[in-house]
Amino acid sequence: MNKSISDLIEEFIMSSLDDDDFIELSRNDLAKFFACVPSQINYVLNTRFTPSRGFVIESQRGGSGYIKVIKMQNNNNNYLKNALSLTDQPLNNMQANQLLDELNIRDVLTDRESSIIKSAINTKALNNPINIDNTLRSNILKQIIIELMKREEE
Amino acid sequence: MNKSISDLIEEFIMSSLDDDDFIELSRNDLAKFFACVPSQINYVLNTRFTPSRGFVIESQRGGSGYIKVIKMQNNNNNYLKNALSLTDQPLNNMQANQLLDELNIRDVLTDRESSIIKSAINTKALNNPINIDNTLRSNILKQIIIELMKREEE
DNA sequence: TCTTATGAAGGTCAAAGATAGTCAAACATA
DNA sequence: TATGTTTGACTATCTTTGACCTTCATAAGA
Repeated sequence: MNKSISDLIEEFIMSSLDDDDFIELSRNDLAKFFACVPSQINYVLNTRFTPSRGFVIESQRGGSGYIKVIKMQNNNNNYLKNALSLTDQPLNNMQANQLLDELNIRDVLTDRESSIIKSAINTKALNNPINIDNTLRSNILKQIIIELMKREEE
Repeated sequence: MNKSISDLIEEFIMSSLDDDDFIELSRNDLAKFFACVPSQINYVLNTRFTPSRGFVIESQRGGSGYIKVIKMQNNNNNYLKNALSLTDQPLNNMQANQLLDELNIRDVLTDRESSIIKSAINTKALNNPINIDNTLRSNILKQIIIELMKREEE
């Protein structure tokens, strides 16, 4: 598969996070390193290092500014709670998939379960007027998560 | 017999799949190779590489986009085949639940999986104008069943 | 010491570019 | 004529780029 620059930047940041819970980076330096414009770094952060994937971004502007990418440390049963709160907002397909990947990685969902749910909330399945699409996706996810929480209680 | 361009494209993709379970291709490149318009690739995929023939298509648009043609691993399961054909019609909540119970009884779905899917296609989740509701439910179910057929049985 | 100016970050947003998807009309063939 | 194929205009989605905006540390000046 042909990787885009954004994919490469994502991989770079991801692997920097292998050993640590956070990294600090300089937007300009990273952009220089990948020979792209600085705002592309923001694009990658906004599309790939999202709350639904378990990341938080902190940053500071001005002299000695920085960007900090932080991996959230949830203890196990908070993953569902966190996911539930994310369904209060409309989620696009990518965000929803990220959320499900995260639940899978955290062993809240099996591979099969996360794939099943991804199929259910895919753009292809929810073939509706665009403006209600993302809301519908969140609705469906919310019901699923509530069901999962119910089952965990037992 | 005189082969059409579509037949040739079909053969090309088919033989690429001889050794692998999936291939990734670029619509534009393939169209250039066969000197046809890009949308003819879609025509071939839609008419020849369908779920009922044992294939799934995944794709991504935009920069470094792709089309992935995947051979299903589990498309001979009669319960899944039957379920798939039922999704050609709109299904109300009760009909869908029956279908899922049946798949559960036949060990195609675990308890948890069938509960998850029931939550996803519940009236509460699909909070839409009633007339499109049942169609939406079938659509979602169809995508899920295709996903199940795609995957190796566990 | 306090205030202000300056330069060095990072942020936002919309346009342009790169793919793929849809659909219906035109065409071809059985 | 009915069915399957080819074409292209229009649409949708994801990525890349750049102009313009905001914030902050610190050096310069009062």
